[in-house]
Amino acid sequence: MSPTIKDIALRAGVSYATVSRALNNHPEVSKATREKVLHLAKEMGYRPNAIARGLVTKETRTIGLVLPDITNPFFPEVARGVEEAASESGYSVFLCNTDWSSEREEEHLHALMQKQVDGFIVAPSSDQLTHLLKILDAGCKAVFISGVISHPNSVSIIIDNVRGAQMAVEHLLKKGHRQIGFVGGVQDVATNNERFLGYRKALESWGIGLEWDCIRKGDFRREGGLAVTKELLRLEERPTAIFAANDLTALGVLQAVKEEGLAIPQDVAVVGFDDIQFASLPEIELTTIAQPKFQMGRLAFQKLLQMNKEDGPAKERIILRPKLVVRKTS
Amino acid sequence: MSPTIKDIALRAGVSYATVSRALNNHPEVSKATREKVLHLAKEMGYRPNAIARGLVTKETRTIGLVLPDITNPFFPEVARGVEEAASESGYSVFLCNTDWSSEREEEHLHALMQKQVDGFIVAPSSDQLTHLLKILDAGCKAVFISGVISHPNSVSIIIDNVRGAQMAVEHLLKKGHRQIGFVGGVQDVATNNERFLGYRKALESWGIGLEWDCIRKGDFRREGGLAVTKELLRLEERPTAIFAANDLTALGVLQAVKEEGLAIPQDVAVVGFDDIQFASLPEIELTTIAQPKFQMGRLAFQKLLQMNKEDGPAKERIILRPKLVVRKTS
DNA sequence: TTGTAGGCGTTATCAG
DNA sequence: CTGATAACGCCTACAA
Repeated sequence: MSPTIKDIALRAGVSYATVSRALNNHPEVSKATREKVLHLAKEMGYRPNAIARGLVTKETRTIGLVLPDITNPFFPEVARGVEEAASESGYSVFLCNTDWSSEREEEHLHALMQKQVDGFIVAPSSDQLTHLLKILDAGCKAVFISGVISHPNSVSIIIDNVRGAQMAVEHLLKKGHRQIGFVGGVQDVATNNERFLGYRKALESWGIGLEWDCIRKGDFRREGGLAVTKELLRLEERPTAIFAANDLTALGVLQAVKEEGLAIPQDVAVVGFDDIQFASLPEIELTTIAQPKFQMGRLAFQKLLQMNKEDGPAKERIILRPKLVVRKTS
Repeated sequence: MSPTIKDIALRAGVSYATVSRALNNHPEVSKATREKVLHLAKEMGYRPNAIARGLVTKETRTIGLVLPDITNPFFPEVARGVEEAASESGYSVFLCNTDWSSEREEEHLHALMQKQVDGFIVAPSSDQLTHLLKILDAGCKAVFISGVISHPNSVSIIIDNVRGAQMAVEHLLKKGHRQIGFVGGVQDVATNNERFLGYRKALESWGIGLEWDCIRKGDFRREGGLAVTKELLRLEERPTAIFAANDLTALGVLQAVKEEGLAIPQDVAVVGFDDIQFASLPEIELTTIAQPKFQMGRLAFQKLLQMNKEDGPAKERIILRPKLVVRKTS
């Protein structure tokens, strides 16, 4: 379809090598021929075949972004960040959804390896990390967003989930709440575990015992938050405040509270985690813990690139500071 | 890193060709050697190099998804659909954001062509279609989501925007509104133009003249809707209802109305377009026009695949039916 | 400054 | 059923 180097060489009356050199701006090529070649290339509509190039250079300028669910508003923002940074550097990014399944995660990783991506950015879908370690051992580079893996071929970019959750719950404690529920996300996911830990620590440091009745697991989606909260609210001693493992869940919580005819924040206060775009809607005004999603995406790509260039192990672990955003639900 | 066919051939004591055949399940290869090869391949951890394969087969099992902004909740759902369908068929998808810029769209298309994608799914960022036609003429296959292009190498999947907008506005008319404002999206985008056309038609068919003062353009985002609506509401004869070109814009409209101290829907009714996930939140309950986003994504991929297989031109144009979802803002 | 030739890892076309 | 061998389009020593 598009002409090849061979075609150009023929028309220009020079060798393959010369054309290739001219095209790649090598210094050892005379002005005259370079211009002739470049001109001809444009005229003939030459488009280098990145596949062929990749085969020889072993660099595809392609990375894989694998995350649980692009439909969760947290992820589009980080995706945006990595995509933007990537395309600025001439990289393209494969998008893969795992639907929180570690099997699908592994399948995607596998497929991407075959496609010879230059690296991975992954938001782990579970605590099942063996397959991730395997690809790192195989020499692949990766940066992990939320989810720590210690391996010289990887860097982790995480928000301090424990600290964030602690801030959230302490905020509620300071408001006078003593009966605070926890509506979690998908089980066995680091994000969820850490946020639970923060919740726990906050309560403990205030000398308040855990009430297991008040602790439930959802699915990181609205539906889960809704269903689980209904149960919580029908307890004998219902919580006066709820900390949700993420904003989507918190939206479900809000809905449940309203559907039970209770007022927010008077009857029950709620705080979420993530600060997704919609948390700030005047109709919602969700109190939450913010993390710099877009920047995390950009940073992730930069780190990946950096690992590939100077292949000394980059700083292994970057911990971002969470920020409490107080709005109207608490 | 990973062994190659050559390596396996050496260890198995057979030729490249035989190994390749065994690996690809060709019939002409004896049970014995097939098993030997397969076993060895597994043992040695063989991973086919898709890049090399692509070079010879001219099929990368890779497609490009280029859309304006993954951060707009309309798009993650369609992205999800295409990604899911794609991975079921062993395809990977490149994600590209154009930020509504036709130049960036062109750049991305260019880059993806070099990467030899098997096809494109694009949600056009403007009415600037020449570069799209160019790639089609160059032999690329593409399916367009919202945005019609007539070309044998493409199929368009669109919702009937005109009809949808008409439904929205007629709904408002039936509710008794006569002063209906339009808050648009990015200019020169088919989606926006068509929705405006529907607005116009509805009014005309009810014998109501257009008031240009009531017609404003936004940016398909909340911010735009907010700013523009503030102006609208300060008009001498402010509209009693507003049709927004998409839901994100509608959210901005809602906010503006509230900030001006007016009640919804009593003082001003509003209806949007898209039915994004958040339109159904109890706090929002936005009346809107729904489109089957996820299914559009899946369908888009299926059509693309189909065009590639049987390369007779597929049905060129698929028009989906919009659906009015009445909630509490009208 | 330019040309020759070999190789990147696969698949595919021939003969045997 | 199996083996050479030639592509695919590009890059890069090495030699001239």
